[in-house]
Amino acid sequence: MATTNAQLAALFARMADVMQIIGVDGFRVNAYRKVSRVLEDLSEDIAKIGPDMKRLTEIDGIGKGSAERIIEFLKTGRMKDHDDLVSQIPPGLPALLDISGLGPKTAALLWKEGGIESVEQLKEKLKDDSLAALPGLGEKKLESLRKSLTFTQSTGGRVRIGQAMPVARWFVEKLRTIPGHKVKEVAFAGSLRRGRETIGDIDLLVAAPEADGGAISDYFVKLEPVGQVIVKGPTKTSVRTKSASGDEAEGMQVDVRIVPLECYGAALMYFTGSKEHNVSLRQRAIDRGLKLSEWGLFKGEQRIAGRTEEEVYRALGLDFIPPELREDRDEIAQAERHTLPDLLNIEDIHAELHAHTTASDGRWSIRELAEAAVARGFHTLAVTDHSKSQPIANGLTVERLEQHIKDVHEVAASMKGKIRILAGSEVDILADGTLDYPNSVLRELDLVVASPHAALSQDPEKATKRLLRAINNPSVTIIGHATGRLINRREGLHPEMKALFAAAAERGIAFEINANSYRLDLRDAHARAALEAGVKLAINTDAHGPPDLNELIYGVMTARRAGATKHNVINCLSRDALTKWIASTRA
DNA sequence: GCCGTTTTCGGCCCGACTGTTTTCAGTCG
Ligand SMILES: Nc1nc2c(ncn2[C@H]2C[C@H](O)[C@@H](COP(=O)(O)OP(=O)(O)OP(=O)(O)O)O2)c(=O)[nH]1
Ligand SMILES: [Mg+2]
Ligand SMILES: [Mg+2]
Ligand SMILES: [Zn+2]
Repeated sequence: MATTNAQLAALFARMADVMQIIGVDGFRVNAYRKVSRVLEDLSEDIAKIGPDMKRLTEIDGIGKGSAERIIEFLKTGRMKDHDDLVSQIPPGLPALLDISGLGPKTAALLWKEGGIESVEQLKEKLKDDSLAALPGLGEKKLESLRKSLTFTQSTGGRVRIGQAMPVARWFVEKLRTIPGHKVKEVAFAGSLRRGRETIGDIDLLVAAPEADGGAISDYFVKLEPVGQVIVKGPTKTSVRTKSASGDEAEGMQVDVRIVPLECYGAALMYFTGSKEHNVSLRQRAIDRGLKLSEWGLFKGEQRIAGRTEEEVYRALGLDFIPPELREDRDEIAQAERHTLPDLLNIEDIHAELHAHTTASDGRWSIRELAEAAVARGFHTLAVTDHSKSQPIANGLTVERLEQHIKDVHEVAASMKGKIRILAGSEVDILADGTLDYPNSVLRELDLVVASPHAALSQDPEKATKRLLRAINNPSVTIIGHATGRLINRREGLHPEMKALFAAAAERGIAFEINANSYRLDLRDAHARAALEAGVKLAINTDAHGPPDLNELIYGVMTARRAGATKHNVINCLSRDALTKWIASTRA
């Protein structure tokens, strides 16, 4: 079940597509796209906001017109302007826009001049060169469309950041060590650097002498994982990776930009984005009689900044803006007023408060887990295996839990001085909001992380009640992966987050950002709303085995996207402060 | 269509690569 926000976002996006094909003014199209984007990013359920013109138009990018359309949809379940627009073109036509290199102009041409109304019909017509007769279409263009079509089916959407990051790191390493060329810097940029939960493509930036650009592109497209070359030039090359069978990250696009070191900062800003952040910065430059591009910040012909990002931001009268905040929300105004939050760093994390062992479905012993936490430099580890209603996860019965607590204490005693180990539990929040152990048992635990695992397609009202009940359980200290979503796999619950955060703030308990890249739950927008409500965050890896602690970075990036400082995150507390804080949650 | 510490009307980012273009349009980042 898609949320109202998602449905509305899809309607506005579709209207934008149709308008582009029929040739509506691009700025209007952009306005529709922006509405679609803000609806998608909104942390609050638009249905909950309701048909409230004032509140809707307070949302940046939504004006009177869009608000009216949203209200119409909320009231009637339909949107006339959308239906009218869509009826103007064949239903199969917008799908042509998913073909790489085929935009609105070509779609309109193929339809009006070529009689093509769907991807299927396009494929059929591409079997010979008859379309080359159309104005602006030649044989090379047809050939490139044929090539695009071969991967348009196989590559759908966005991949988890945890899938994209290792691929990006591999390419970065390869480019850093090109034999015989003077590569000065290599970095990943784009949504990956901004820490988004899903990644559309991998964007890589290389700093090297201008003369080396061509050779670096040559080298790049010959790398083993590179399949199709989409475009290739001396400063910009795009490829698609081979479809390694069974690999989820198959067929990813990788974009490389190559610029001289003098432009590296400006290019990194450009390539990190977001697009909307870039546009705002460029507009700001114009307002100051300057010009900003990936080649630098210019006053007339003269480059006045470009070597580093700091330099460019400073020349624009701004503090450095961390990549995770570059989404054109309010970060530019904050950078101007010097009020950007001092975001936490991964080094600020000193505790893991949600991890599993072989006692339930983990793949390592208590001791192995503890040693890994020590290696991370943590002062505290909470062992939190599953509770009894999770038989698939080998959840612990009360009897097994009693023994497990003893086992944890034993390891804890033997590792005293190296790390403090808490005997906790990840207690299932049952469908009705009760917890999977009685309170008498919960009280014996050092830490209770309560999280939902089943009944994840409950309707929003039920989900809200369920989680509220868990929040108000006096034994609970952290609500873990609150929605239970799995990225690209399962939507999870859609509770009214605002109500949950208000209750959690009242109780003084924390909401987890589960750092596992399948979960990232709370997601960035929810974590931001939690902070606004005054709720503390926990960042936990939910580690089940050795590699899992490495996903911590994704949780940290998500928290940074929410604007979190180390004072907002309980894993950043000192050992003693954490002890006190946990005690304060258990009245 | 949206928006306003110079504006309620008139702007709305800027550049690389490709193909069919004899001077630039389309698409994409
Ligand atoms: N100035 C400007 N920069 C753009 C534009 N489109 C993209 N960029 C910049 C900002 C983007 O973050 C960066 C990389 O483009 P991508 O299409 O890969 O977007 P991004 O990585 O942000 O998201 P993704 O996860 O790949 O969909 O290039 C644009 O129209 N104008
Ligand atoms: Mg990208
Ligand atoms: Mg890209
Ligand atoms: Zn867990």
